[in-house]
Parts: sequence; structure tokens; C-alpha cells
Amino acid sequence: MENKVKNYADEEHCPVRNVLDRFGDKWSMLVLMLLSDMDVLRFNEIHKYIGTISQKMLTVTLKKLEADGLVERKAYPEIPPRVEYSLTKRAKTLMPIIQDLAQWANKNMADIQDSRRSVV
Amino acid sequence: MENKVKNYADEEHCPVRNVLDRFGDKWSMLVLMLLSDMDVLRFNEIHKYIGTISQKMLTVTLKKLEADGLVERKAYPEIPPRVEYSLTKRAKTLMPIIQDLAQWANKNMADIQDSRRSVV
DNA sequence: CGGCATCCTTCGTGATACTG
DNA sequence: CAGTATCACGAAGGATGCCG
Repeated sequence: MENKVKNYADEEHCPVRNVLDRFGDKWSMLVLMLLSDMDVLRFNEIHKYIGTISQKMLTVTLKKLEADGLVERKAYPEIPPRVEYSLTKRAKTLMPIIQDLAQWANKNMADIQDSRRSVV
Repeated sequence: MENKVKNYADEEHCPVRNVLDRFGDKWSMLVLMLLSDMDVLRFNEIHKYIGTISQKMLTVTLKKLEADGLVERKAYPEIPPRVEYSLTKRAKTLMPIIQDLAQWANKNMADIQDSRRSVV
């Protein structure tokens, strides 16, 4: 019935790619972890926490995360404007996995850097 | 002692970025999952399984993974040449996390795509 | 067979200036 | 304050051809 050689490039077989396409970029993961720690933050607060991100990239990143239902955006119609960001429930189910990934990274980073040097 | 505002961009706080910088690219994850399924594969076998990857990118991806100690490369001095790739122990400790990520992706992908459409 | 070298295109990212 | 708009650049990725 089934072909022996499945196509590993399609999304059917590799949903991970679907996920990574969304927060595998330079900043998304960082924003998620930050919001996970701090619960609610305003635009400029995030900007200050992540010192090196540009305003543009923060905007783009937040928009993407909001579109994917991972971040909630709450704008208050005040002058000056105030906008608060927080994680959605969906994002919160993802965070434990991110934490596992972080732990693995912590444990293995040193060894990996050794690998790169020794050029086995 | 500590500054209230930590820098979330440094590796100390975000080892995930270190990991993602390594296999967060377009193909690494795919190669890891494929090798996890198939145990041992030759260069052209991987190439066929992942139909859409270019030869160049497969080479680059495998080299990166090898350098990080995630993939083992075994070359047989024959004519024509034969090279076999497999996961290292280190990579095998990572795979469960990847699997979790894959499961999460499977469960949530549909909802996420709905989110993108409804533009909440 | 399993690469490497080169060229070329596209995308992500950054810098800067402007706005409601 | 919280963005948007525009320009510019570098890196990632693809196409093609050559080699041991």
C-alpha cells in the first residue's frame, strides 16, 4: 500500500518544520521565554529586556506570534498609547517543551563546542 | 547585587538560541529525524528521502551536524566511494525533545492556521 | 558516488527617519 | 509610546558544473 520511500520534506511527515518556520527565527523564541517569565510586558519593556533587538524586528516578531495565536496583544486607547503583551494558553502548552530544549542545550553546549574544536 | 533588568539576549539566559543556531535551519532537523528513523543512510539515500534538498545544502547540513557531534560520518575507501551517516549518542538524547516538539506541532498546527486566517 | 567551487537570487535583519 | 516606511546589506539557499 505504502511507498517505501516517504517524502521527508512534506509537512505531513515533518510538522516540526511547520513549527520552526514560525518561531525558529532570530527573536521569537526569546520573546516567548521572556513573556513566559514576566507574564505581561509592554512594547518598550520587551525592547529594553532584549537590548539588541531593533524596534522593527520586535514589531515583526510580535505580529507573527500574535497571528499564530501564541501572543496576545492588548491595546489601551490612551494618550500616550499603552500596549501589553502576554502569552496565550496555546503558547503556555508549548513552553515546557522549550524548557526541555533549553535544559538540553545547557547540558550539551560545552561538549558541542569541544566537538567543533577537535574536528573529529 | 543583581540588576533587575537582565539581558535576555545573552546565551546565559537563552541557551535555546545556541541550539537553534545549530539545527534551526531549513534542513538539519529533517536530517536528524530521518536518521533517527533509518539508523544508517548513505549520502544519496538521504538525498532521495528528502527529495527537495539540493546536494549542496545536504553537504553543508551534514558537515554542520558532524562538526557539532550530532552525526557520525563513516567513509569507506572504495571505488566508487561509500559514505554512511548515523546519529551519535548525543543526538539520540536530543531526539525525544524533537519528538515532543513534533507532537505539539501536530496537535496545534490546524488551530494555528485557523488563527492566521481569522486575524483576531 | 560523494562531494566541492562558483555564481546568483531571495529573504531576514538592521539603520534610520517619520507618525498618530 | 508604539509603532510604520524606506533603504541597504549580508547570509541562506538554489542551480550548475567540475573532480577524485
